[in-house]
Parts: sequence; C-alpha cells; structure tokens
Amino acid sequence: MVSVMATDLQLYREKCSACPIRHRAVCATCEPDELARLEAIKSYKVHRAGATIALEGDALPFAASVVSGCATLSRSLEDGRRQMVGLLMPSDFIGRPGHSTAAYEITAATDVTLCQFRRMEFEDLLASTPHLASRLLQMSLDELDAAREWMLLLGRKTAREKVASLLLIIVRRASPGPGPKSIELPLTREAMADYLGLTNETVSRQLTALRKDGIIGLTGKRGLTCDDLAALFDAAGEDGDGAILT
Amino acid sequence: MVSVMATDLQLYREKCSACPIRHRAVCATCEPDELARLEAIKSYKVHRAGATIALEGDALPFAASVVSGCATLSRSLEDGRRQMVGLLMPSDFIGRPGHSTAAYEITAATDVTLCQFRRMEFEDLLASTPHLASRLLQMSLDELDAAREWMLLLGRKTAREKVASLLLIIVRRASPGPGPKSIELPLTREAMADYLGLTNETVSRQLTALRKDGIIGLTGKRGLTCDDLAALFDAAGEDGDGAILT
DNA sequence: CGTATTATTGATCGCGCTCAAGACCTGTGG
DNA sequence: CCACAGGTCTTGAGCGCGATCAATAATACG
Repeated sequence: MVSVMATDLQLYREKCSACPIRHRAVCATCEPDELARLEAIKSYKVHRAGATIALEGDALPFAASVVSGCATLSRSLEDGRRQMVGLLMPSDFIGRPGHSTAAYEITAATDVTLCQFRRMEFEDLLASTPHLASRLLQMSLDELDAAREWMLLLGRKTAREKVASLLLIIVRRASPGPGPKSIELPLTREAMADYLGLTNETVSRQLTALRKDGIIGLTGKRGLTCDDLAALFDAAGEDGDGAILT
Repeated sequence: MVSVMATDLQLYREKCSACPIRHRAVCATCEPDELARLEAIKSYKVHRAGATIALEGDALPFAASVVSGCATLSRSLEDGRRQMVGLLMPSDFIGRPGHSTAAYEITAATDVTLCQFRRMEFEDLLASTPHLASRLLQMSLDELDAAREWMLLLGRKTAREKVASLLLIIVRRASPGPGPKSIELPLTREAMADYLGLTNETVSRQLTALRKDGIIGLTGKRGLTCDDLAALFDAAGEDGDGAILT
C-alpha cells in the first residue's frame, strides 16, 4: 500500500507522533519540544504519479520528508540523455540546506505524500537544533554511501547485474525482513533504465531473462515476486552473506 | 608543486593559521578557540605515492583533511572489478563520523600529506561545536552533489566525454582561474580508467584522440596542457557558460 | 470500443573491451 | 656508459554486449 488516506493526513497533521516515518526521517531524534517546532512549520502535500515536483535550477521554497510513495532525482545532458541520481522512498529527505534551488529534477514516480517544511524556518531550526543537524548529517552521509555504491554499479556491473541490484534495493526497502517477497514496482521500465544507465529495451530483456532463470516472477506490468533473495543477490554480483535476513 | 616541505609541516603543527587549507577545509569556519581544540588533537602524516591508507572495512582510528597531494576512494567487486568513487584533493575530508571503519579503500595517488584527528576526540568536538558540524554538513552535501554528477558521467557519457570531463575536473582544481593550463596529472592511466568506468587502453586512446584534435597537449607520461578550456568543456558534453573563468 | 502509453521481442550496428605486441621511461648494477 | 629489467603507456586486430531501429503486444483510459 503506497498511498496514504486523507483521513490519515489529518491525523499526522496534528500529531507527528502518529506519523509512519516518525522514527526514521530527519525528525527521528527530535525531542517533543523540537517536534512541536517542526509541527508549526510543516504541511502535507500530495503529488500525483508522473508529476514534476521541481525542475533542475527551480527555486525550491521548502525542504521535505517523503511520507509515502516514491520520488526520483535526475540530471540530464543538453541532448536529452538522462540519468537518475537518487531514488526517494518513505523517510528520505528532500532539499539542500544552504541552497535555495533544486540541483536535480524531482519527479513523483508514484503518488507521493510529502511532509514539507518552509525553507527559511527549517534552516533556522537546523541552526538552533543540534539533534536535527546531526540527524541530517547522518542521513546525508548515508546518501553519499548509497551514491557511491551506485557509482560501482554504473561503472562496472553488467546489464544483468544492474537490473538484479535495482530489484534488490526496491524489494528490500519495500518489504524488509526475511521470506518470499511480492511487491509492486514503483518505477516504469524507462525509469529503471534511467537509474541503471541502460535503455528500456535492455531492462526489459534482462527482466525476462531473470524470470526465465527462475530467479524472479513477473505479473502484469508492475508485479514482482522473489522467493529466493539469495539467488537475486547472486545475480547482482554481491554475496548477501551478512544480509540474508533482509 | 604537490608535496609539502618538512619545515612547512613544523610551521602548521604549531599554528593552523599558517595552514594552506585553513579557509577551505572542515575547520574553515572555526573560531580561534575552536581551532585551538582542533590543534590539540591533530597530527600530520605523509603517505607515499601508491601507499594504501586504509582497506575497505579496516578500522579507521582517525578523521583527516588532505593538506597536499591526491588520494582516491575506491570500491571493488569480488572478482576484482574496481570503481573509484572519490578523488580527494587538498581541503577534502576523510572519515565517516559515527562509523569506526573505512567504507572504501583509501589510496595515495601521489605523495599525500594528511592532517589527522583522533577519531573519538574529533567526534566529541563535532558534537559540541556547531561551527564544525555545519561545515561538515556543507562539505558532505557538496560531496553528494559531486557523486551524483559523476553518476551522470558513468551512466550516460561516452568514453571521449568521460576523459574530457575528468581532465576538466583535475585542471580546474589544480589551477583555478582563467588562462592556459599546464599541470601534472596526479593519476595513472589505470587510475583514470577506474574513475571513469573504462579500461586503461580506452583512456589512452581517447587522450591521444583529444591531442590529435588539438584540444589538449601531452608531454611525457604525466604532463598535460590545455590552452582552450572551452574546447575541453565542449568535448566533455557540457557548456562552460557560467564557468568560463574557472 | 478506439486511442495512447508502456512493455516485449527481433534484427542489426557500433562503441568500448579483450588480447596481444611493441614503445617508452626509470632505476639498478656491471 | 651501457645492458637489462620492470613498469607504464601506446597502438593494433577482432569480438561481444548493449544500443539502435523497428514491429508487435499488452494495458490503461475515455
């Protein structure tokens, strides 16, 4: 279930403590009084699947946490070649403290609910709330690690390994814990291709190859199942030794 | 001139104010009293070209700033495929606050001088010094932008564009400002290939192609000249409109 | 239904990889 | 001073993976 009910939003609006990402987002380590100050400057906004949230260089008057759904960050060359540079899932942060513009195009891959904070007030709060600043530093360093992991994929992995790696990331974030998985892919074939530095045709071919090898199941356009995560790890060119449970 | 004299090190050791990266490194925004506390936990260390500073997963008992020279961060797959994920030049920061181990292999590309801080003390200082924490956040966000820029290169640029882009980055960091450039490349062909997701043969071919096109000059193994940065921008698939001066 | 969008599958092409040989550069010892 | 060794770099020949171009199939939607 990707979307959030309007009635739920009413609930979160009043109390951050009821928020599904309360303990994972940028506010995770905030004390009750700090949370209250965040509540004062937040507002929820739903973006429909396919909508552009911001273009490269646009003024971005807010920072935000992804509450539900999936958004993407991407950069393009003048001739239209496009590379996705970030995949934003619930609890991920949007915005660059200290900058007033978006560095990347931000797009809603599915319907997305954001918890938006007015930019100036958020930065003031950041400066006066060490809990918030240190949490944001941790999250930024995690993003940096993820980006560098992706550089290894883009520079050195084969098409098959790339596709398997992306499926692993999506499956693990959408459905943590052990056991067989059955999820809805939040991305089109083309969005996957943009993330992997491939074409949509190649993504499609590798998906059917993985299916024919019995590693995954495909139902309809977006359905994905995987009974044996270890096999998917193997196809991704990683050994999931320490991560068997995830 | 990449290296730093031993007599210079004596000078910096006593006074951060004499340090060449004083106003660009993690300590850039520190007040005199904060600087004094950093001075108390710092020590300089020189690593020879080719030396391994840390392996992936090694305990890393320090954080550090690069004072002079060039170091690289890289990740590898089990079968040996290697991808460089960071290029560290003077003023860049090494270390992951909150983690005690290195996430990447750290290698000295040239002789490198580090200003090392003992990890635990540095983290204590980080927690009690907002100036230091906010500077580190800014630097981490800049690193994240650079990593994402590199993702675009790895996923979507041609070999020629990749090589030109790398030369641009090196030239601009080694010799800021306008005018003809003449520098020493800090990287071997193989290191460049690891950064660009190519082979050393392809890097070599593209370098000679750029030379034959009159865009760069190559002297000896490491010498590089470029009279027309705009032409190099063009070959890199970017328009250096706003960056003509750099 | 008809139309538009997205996904699959096929045929062919070309960029960058692989394998291999030779050139160049640096240091070492006779 | 030269001979030799070991590393780095360059250049060539051929191949294969993923891109490109194109046609068809599946799905969503008014």
